[in-house]
Amino acid sequence: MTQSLAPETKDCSDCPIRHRAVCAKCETDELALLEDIKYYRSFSAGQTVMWAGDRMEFVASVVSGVATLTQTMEDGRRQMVGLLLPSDFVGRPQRETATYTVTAASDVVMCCFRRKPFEHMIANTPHIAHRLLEMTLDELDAAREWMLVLGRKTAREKIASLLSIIGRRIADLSDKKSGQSITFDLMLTREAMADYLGLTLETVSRQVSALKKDGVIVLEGKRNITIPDMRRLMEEAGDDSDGGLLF
Amino acid sequence: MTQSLAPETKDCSDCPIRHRAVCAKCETDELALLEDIKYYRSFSAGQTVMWAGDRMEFVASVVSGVATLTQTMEDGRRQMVGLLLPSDFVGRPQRETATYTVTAASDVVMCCFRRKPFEHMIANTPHIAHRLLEMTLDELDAAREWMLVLGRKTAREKIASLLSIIGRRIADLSDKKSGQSITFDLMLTREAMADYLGLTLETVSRQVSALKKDGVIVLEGKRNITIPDMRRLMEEAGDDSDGGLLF
DNA sequence: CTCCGGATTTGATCTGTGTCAAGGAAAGCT
DNA sequence: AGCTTTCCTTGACACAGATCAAATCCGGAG
Repeated sequence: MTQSLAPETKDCSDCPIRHRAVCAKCETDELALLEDIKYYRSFSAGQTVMWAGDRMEFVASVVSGVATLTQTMEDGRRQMVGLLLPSDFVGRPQRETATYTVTAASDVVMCCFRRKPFEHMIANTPHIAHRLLEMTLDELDAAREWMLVLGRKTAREKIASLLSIIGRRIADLSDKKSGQSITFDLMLTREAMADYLGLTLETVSRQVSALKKDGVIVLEGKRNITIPDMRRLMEEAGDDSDGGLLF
Repeated sequence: MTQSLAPETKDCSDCPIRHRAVCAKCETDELALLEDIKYYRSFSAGQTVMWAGDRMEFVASVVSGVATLTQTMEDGRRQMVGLLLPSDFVGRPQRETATYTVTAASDVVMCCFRRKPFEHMIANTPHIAHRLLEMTLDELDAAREWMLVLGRKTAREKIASLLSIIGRRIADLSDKKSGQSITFDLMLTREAMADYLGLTLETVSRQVSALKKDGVIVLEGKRNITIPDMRRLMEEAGDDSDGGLLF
């Protein structure tokens, strides 16, 4: 998952999507092309980046902050269907209108690419298409993992799963070794967590308290979380503890 | 969604994956390449096509029948994460081992492609990569739609959603107009439906009976379902009734 | 420093779905 | 035809999580 995409690749070291996104193998001329069609936008916490049904003028890559993808039913029931951390990609090439509402959960900076030229670039640059395919397949796997969480896990397991997933992403980004304790600021309200997990905010609050009481997590204030033992958390989440060893 | 991929494209009219899959724009030499690396396999209902963790020797396309993708927790809780109907694609290029267990829900015929040469073909044939990207994005949307079902809908709405999704696929395949009543054989056991919906088989049974009593569906035997009014069913599913009209 | 409003916690109660249990119906086999 | 097996239905009851309600916490504005 953490590939050998040396972030220090010279040609595109300033490109915000270098980690996982389209310009993994940037060459100079492609970078120039990217530079031509890209621009940055900032959003403050709580702001809506794009409404479901809006005409989509750009696709983008998250540079910093956390954004969410949500779907809403007529009567207001909401389900988060994606959590976008730095380096994640937003938007679907070839599609005119947005399918989901994109919201900034914290202050967010995005690197936007005008959609039309971006589509053109995909069509003409095979390795970008491949990279995008790879990323989409990763997202599909994540969505499917989430289906198990939503369909079959208890409230406590759901919370543990969410914290474990975010914890691992953070640990990856900051090169933590497994075994070390991990501390991070959770940039989601209890309500956002509930929307992600298919729970109510009250249940989220109760289960977070329970995990804290049982020493699975340590809370400093409301949002700053320390995971003393990742293995323990993953057991609580109901994940295989044997880190992927298969017979 | 139903694209203008004339199924009668001469060059690949006998290719089982012509509808949505990689050879949408087959040219003669590519077809030859496909012919070289593909073969057919049949599976009988209930048979496991591939276990999670198995080495993946092929990717494939469903020719006929219904297959399922499932994930299982250590204690046996199961969640279906994909329902594969004819023309759907199975397997992830570039990945050595299968992530999910693939099971034949009914008798199934698959068109298999040896993985290595298939990967090679993707690398060398841009439009195949694009087609695969398109298909993967469709699957991602389907998975996200399913997250809303799993996270926020009631048991009754879940059943209605499943029937509506299958009904629409069937209607598409057989060129039914909307407004007509649709009849089809549901090729899933109550248990498989439960695994898909994050319910127990008893709850599925009860809610199917309830929908039948209320005239939303008509049952002939256990499996043969008629949907007299698709609009009504979609209301029951909690979907927007205005077929996607956005201001 | 104090006040205010959103975020969070906690409590009491209700309810939809799970669990356990017992039959029933259809399909295949001898 | 009778038996077995698998799938499905229905009932009674339990419980996890939702709902309703009320404090409490905390950061920012004044």
